[in-house]
Amino acid sequence: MATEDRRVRRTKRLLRDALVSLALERGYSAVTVEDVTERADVGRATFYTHYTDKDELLGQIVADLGEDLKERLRPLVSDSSVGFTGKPVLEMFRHAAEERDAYRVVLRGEGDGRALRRFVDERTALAAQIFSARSAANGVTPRIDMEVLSRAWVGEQVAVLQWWLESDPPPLTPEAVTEMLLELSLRGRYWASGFDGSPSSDDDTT
Amino acid sequence: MATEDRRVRRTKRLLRDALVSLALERGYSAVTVEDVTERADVGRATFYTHYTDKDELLGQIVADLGEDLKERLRPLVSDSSVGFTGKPVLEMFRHAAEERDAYRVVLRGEGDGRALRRFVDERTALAAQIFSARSAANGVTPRIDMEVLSRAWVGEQVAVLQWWLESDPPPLTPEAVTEMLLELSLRGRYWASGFDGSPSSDDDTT
DNA sequence: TCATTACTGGACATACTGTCCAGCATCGGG
DNA sequence: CCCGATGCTGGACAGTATGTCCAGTAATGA
Repeated sequence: MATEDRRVRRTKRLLRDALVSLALERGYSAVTVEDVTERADVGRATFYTHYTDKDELLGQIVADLGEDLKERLRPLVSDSSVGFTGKPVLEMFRHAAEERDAYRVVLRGEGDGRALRRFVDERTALAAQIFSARSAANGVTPRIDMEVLSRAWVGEQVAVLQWWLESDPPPLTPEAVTEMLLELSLRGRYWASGFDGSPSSDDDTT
Repeated sequence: MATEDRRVRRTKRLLRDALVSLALERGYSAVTVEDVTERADVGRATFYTHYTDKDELLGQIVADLGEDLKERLRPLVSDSSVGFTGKPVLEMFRHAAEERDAYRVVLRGEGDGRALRRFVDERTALAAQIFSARSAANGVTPRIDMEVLSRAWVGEQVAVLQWWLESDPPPLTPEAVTEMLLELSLRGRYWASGFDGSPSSDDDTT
């Protein structure tokens, strides 16, 4: 499946790494194709035999990241259909830690946010799927619009992931962040803030 | 304070509107300075007497949006220091509805996400400030890292706002989304999913 | 009214893009 | 190990965008 020719694999890998490191240094839009090929130490013409665009290369990067993550998540997803385990989230944080630079490029929204949007949409689809399965399995009806629920949950994860990836040194272990995130999202901000009971009604929205 | 000369005000307004509409149509990076000046019906040279860059213009747009929002929020923030009212969030959604196109450009992450990052950081700073004030006022200690708490809360808002702004027709009133968001974040996903009690311990993260 | 300031079109050098090609190097199947 | 296939190369190309400059014209507001 993966490209046969050793030369191709090598070239693609070099181009990827070059784009990622340059985008982190100067910002994606300030990076030219020539910059990339120069750092990768390949001819400029070579770039165009593999990709039509800087954008296509970035697209490949997210695609691969998504593919990779999906693979890791596959065995965990079925478990999640019943209880609220944090396993998929934990796995995402671990994956991000391993592919830190690529994740940072994507999560910063380089490429006018297209890559990030794609990543988020994939997470959202998965979350929605899990939530639906869980509602069905447990015979409960969500009190809140499913779309809002999934978007919010993924938004939370991604926001914290962004912060986590940009903090140096890493402030928390993957296990620790995941746990916070899960507790927070399950029990709510009221609980997380240190209160004991449930929010009283005059605290509600107006 | 705002620029004196009528011509300047007019030109800047035209350039802004042109950039926003073009960015929505073609994507920010595909828009050239000449496209902008053409749509705005101003000479290309004029652009450079006001801005050095496309990026500077986009920067101005977020800056103004942030300024505007801050202004509207000022009277509400003090109220929020005690209870968990959703007023600031509601106001943000209203503001976004009024400035829909500009918000869409920013929230899509055009400009390699710089504008969005700026917007998010401003929201996060405000959230952190409110949370701290509230903890102090109520004499409670947060159970979760303040940084995680703020990032997550803002991430939630922004993710839902993005979805809300791109949905056509608008699926919910500002009041309705705000309420969902607030309930969800206060009481947690467990509650939102339709369960009654609190999450049991075997549902916890591993 | 009039001094100031903004807008204008056109021209400029510079830089990046994407395409093409002909020659050389490397590959992997037989 | 050979050799046909494929990838890599530098160099050249036209096309387009950038940012700067200028000298002439028009609008502004005091």
